[in-house]
Amino acid sequence: MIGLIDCNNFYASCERVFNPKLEGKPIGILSNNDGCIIARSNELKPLIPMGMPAYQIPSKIRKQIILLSSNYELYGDMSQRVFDTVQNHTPNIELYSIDEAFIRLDGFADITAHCLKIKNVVKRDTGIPVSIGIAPTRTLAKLANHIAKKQAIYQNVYCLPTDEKSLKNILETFSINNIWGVGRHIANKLNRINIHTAWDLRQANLKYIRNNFSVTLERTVLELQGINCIKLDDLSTAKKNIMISRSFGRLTSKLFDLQEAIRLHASRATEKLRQQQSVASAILVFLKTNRFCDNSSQYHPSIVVPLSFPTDDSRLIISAAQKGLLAIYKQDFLFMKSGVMLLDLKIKNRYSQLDCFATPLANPSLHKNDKLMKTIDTINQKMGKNTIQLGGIQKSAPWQIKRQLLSKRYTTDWNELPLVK
DNA sequence: TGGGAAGCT
DNA sequence: AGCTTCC
Repeated sequence: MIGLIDCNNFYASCERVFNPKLEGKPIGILSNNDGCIIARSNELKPLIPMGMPAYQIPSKIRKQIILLSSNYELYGDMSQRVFDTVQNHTPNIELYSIDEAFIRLDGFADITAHCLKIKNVVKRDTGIPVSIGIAPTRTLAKLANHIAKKQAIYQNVYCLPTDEKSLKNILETFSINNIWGVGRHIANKLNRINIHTAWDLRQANLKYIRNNFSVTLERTVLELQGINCIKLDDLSTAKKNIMISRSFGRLTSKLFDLQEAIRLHASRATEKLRQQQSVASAILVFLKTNRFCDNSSQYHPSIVVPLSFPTDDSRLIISAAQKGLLAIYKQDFLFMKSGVMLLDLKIKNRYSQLDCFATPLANPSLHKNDKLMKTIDTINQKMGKNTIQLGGIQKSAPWQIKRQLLSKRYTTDWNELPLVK
């Protein structure tokens, strides 16, 4: 059996661990730039829909609720604590997202009892409430988790029945909108051919689904039937591309602002590249104007700049990015967002083995570059982001993201530890 | 008026 | 390259 463990209202719960006054209150977490609602406590859910832009919140409601900027340093660290704790009780764990993981539950006599114990230990040791859904496949475990969360009698741990009749009763009341892998568009299309519930979809004709939808949805149907066919990448599998992009806290048309932003994005992307021990063959640079502004002219350029050989050297990648920026920049637009994407990533060592034109016994200057990059990474890891930067000095710029409602980094910064009085 | 990644067509 | 999905 497979369990899906999911943290309840994760971001809101993290904030509550260190600020108990938030307990029982309607709280919401905002996206970057304090833009829109990306997480809600249970108390907020009836008041505000997911994804609502902050400026659209009626002022009457705004007064009764607490909004916070997203604090990813805190959430990332809490996530690690939660899943370290889980791992102590079920070693076989697949991390899926910042607040979810699948666990293998074979070999436990009473699976539900074991999961109740995990739930309690995680709450005791980290302060985070979790729900666990149990079923034969990942898709069904997600479904079971949904029930565990929604129906109070299960106390957040629910094991899906396996006998056909009970299963039918459950799936017949479960809307396809809540099935993992079925989004809004697919759900509408399915409704049109009279498939409304998880049971309907489970009975659907596989060939028909594959021909009229996709192999992905076909897999979902199989998983609903109890046949495992969705595998997850484990954490060690390298990404195929790496993107960094941010909206500006304030629109800008200045080349200098864009150069600084692109430099930081390219730096950060290349750090991630080195972390997964890959090299990039090309970099894409893009700009966007404000797409919500009807009366200003729109311009969404992008360009791919090939690198003369696959590399993970920040200096080469930053300068290629700047070259790309100059090629697409036009001064008479107000830009809203910029970003870079590293493309066609390859495993670093494999590349050097295959490169028959490389100087034998490694070019000493290449080796020196590696050491330089490693040194920069180590210092930045120890002393904090951007302690060493390449070719930039701006500490804070007007275009940087807005985070006016940020809580402290209680667990990752010596200067922001919680005080006990 | 978010950001990052993947797979399919 | 564009669309859809996930969180």
